[in-house]
Amino acid sequence: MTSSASDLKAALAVAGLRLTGPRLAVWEVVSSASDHMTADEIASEVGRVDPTVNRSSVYRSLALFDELGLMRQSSLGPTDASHWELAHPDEQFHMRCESCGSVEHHTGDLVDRVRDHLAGDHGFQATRVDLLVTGLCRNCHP
Amino acid sequence: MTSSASDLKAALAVAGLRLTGPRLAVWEVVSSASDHMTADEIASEVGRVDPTVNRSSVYRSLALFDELGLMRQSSLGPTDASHWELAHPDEQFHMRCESCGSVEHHTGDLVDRVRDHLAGDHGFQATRVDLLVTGLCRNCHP
DNA sequence: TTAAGTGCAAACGCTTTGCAGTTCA
DNA sequence: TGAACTGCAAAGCGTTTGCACTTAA
Repeated sequence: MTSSASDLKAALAVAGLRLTGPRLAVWEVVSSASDHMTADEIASEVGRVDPTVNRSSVYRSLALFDELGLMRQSSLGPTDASHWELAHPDEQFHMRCESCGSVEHHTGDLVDRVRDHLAGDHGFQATRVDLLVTGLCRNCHP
Repeated sequence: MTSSASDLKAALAVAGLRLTGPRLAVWEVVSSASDHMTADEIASEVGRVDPTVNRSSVYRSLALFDELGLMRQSSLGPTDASHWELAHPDEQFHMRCESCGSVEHHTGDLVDRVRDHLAGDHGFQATRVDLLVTGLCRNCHP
C-alpha cells in the first residue's frame, strides 16, 4: 500500500468505513492524474487496472471522497460531465480556454480574498468557492 | 408588445431571426422573474400562459438567448438543472446557502479584478467569469 | 413564398438506485 | 456475525434531436 493509500485508509476508518478494492483503484487513478478527469475517464482507467470494478462503484467512491473532503468535483467543460481532482487546499481556480478546451489551474490569493470579503461585509460564511474563468488562453487569442 | 419585447425583437432581427410566440413567452417569464429559474420552472410558467408551447421550444429559446448574450446560464443548486437569468452586465456573482438553499446575487468589483489580473499576468482573455460561493448565509450560521 | 421555427415523441448522456449477493472488521 | 460494500440492470433526470408540419417576415 502506498503512503497516500494508507492515508486514505485512515481517513475512511475515522468515518467507520472500509478501504476496499474499488475505492483504492479510484483513489490511485485520480491521485496519479496530473489533471482533472471526468467520471467516465476515471471509470475507464479503473477498468484497465481491474475490469471487475463496476461503474456504479466508481461513482459511489467519488461521491464518498467528495463528502469526506478528499476530492473535489467541478463542472468544467462544455458537457454535463463532472470533473474530479484531489482536494488540494492551495488549489484555487480554473481557467478554461473555449478554443482549445484546455483547463489550467491557477493558484493565488483571489479566492481567499473573496472569502474574507464575504465574511466581513456580508456575514456569509463560505465553505467553498468555485471560480471558473472562460476565455482564450495565451496560445489561442490573437 | 412591451418595450423590452421590442428590444428582443430588434436583437433577433439583427441576427436574421424571428420573434415568435414561444420566444416571447420565455422572454416575458424570465425577464419578469426576480430571481433565477430552472428551465423546468420556466417551462411550467410558460405553460400556464400558453399551454401550446412545447418544452423543446423553451430549451431552444433559452439556448438561443444565451448565444445572443441576452440570458445567462449557471449551475447553481444541488441538482444538475441549469438556472437562467437575464444577462445584466453588472451582475457579478452568486452566493448559495447550503442550509436554506437561497441564492443571493452580489455586485462588486471582484469579478472585474479577476478579469484584469488574468489579462495582465497570464495573457488570458476572459470572456466569462463564473463565481459561485457556497456556505452559510447570515441567517443560517450560528 | 420560403427559410425559420415548432410540436411531438423518441433518444440521449450522465448519474443514481433497488436489490440480492459478497466482503471485510 | 452483521453492517458495509459491491455488481448488475434498470430507471432517473435534464436535455437534445430528427422529422414532418406550421408560421412569420
